[in-house]
Amino acid sequence: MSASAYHPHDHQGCISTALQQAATLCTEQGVRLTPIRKRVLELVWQSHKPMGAYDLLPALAADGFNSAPPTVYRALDFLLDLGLVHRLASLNAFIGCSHPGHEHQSCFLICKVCGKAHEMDVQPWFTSLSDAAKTQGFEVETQITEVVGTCPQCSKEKGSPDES
Amino acid sequence: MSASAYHPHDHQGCISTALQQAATLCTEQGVRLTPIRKRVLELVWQSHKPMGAYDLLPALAADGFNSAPPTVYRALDFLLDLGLVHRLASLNAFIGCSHPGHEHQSCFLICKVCGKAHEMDVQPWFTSLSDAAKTQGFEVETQITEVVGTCPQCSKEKGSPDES
DNA sequence: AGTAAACTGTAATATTATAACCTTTTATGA
DNA sequence: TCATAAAAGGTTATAATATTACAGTTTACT
Repeated sequence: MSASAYHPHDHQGCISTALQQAATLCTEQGVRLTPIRKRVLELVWQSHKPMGAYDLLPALAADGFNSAPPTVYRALDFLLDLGLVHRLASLNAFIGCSHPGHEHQSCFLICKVCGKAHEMDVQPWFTSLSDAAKTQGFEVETQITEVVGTCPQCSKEKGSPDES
Repeated sequence: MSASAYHPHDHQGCISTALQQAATLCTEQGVRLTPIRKRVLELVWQSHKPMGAYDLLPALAADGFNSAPPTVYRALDFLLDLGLVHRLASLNAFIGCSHPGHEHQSCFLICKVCGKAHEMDVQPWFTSLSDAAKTQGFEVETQITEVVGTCPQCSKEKGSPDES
């Protein structure tokens, strides 16, 4: 069970877990989770809102790391390759993957009010969509699904009785 | 029945149809399909590959139109609002909508080999995905689905016996 | 014709991402 | 242990995509 972005939870715990999973995965794969990469992963995880690459630069600079676009893009590319983060194409932004370590297609629910994004597991949908594409002769490799709407929290606040 | 991007067809006909549908739609909506907007729509339609905004500028310039980014982005925004074109977030590119005039969520099959994109109707899929999101309390407004893979044509060519 | 709204022109700039080249660090084996 | 190749990081510049701001023009409507 992963924590939902919509409800209060020990997010520090999420981050620790993510970092540990990342370390394990890197060891398995024989690749290096260098300080920059680790810090970028941590920064991405710290926010429930997808982070732009350039949002990460000041934080890296504050930590005394080099802070230029290639630095953060290299780290992000590394993390993307390992499936530790996802890139949201509609936002040009990045977010931690909540269940790394196994192949999956991601689907994100993006709240247009608060900006938070929540990863939803929709493997069956993807399978059926792939099947539909295949009947047209199209071989699916990867799928991008990003859904924009209003998250439960923001729906409540918007529709609450104390407004008007 | 719309023509498939994958098979030879009278694409001039597609373009004419699209322009006529656009004209009708604009009349209905009481908005203006100005020469620039019309030309941008035509240019977008001329390619089965999604076109970047900056790809359109030279063609506009050649036609004697003003050619600066805001010109083409304004036209594209207008066409997007009316649903006459779609924007592919994963490519930062635009493509003509093959069935404008009614609300729909788009799903594009994007061939990584030839770059062509084909709009697929997947309304039932979207409905069930929306329902799934709703069970988590998330109200869906719009959905973006972009699928990357290999189109029928390119699959054939790749797998053809004369290679090797 | 007068007027407001819509549209377009233009210059500047913001945002996102990559290229190219060089230096440093790390892993590996002679 | 030291040579060396591969990987990672530093640095500068620039490419690619998109928007802001403001001025001028055209259009629609009285």
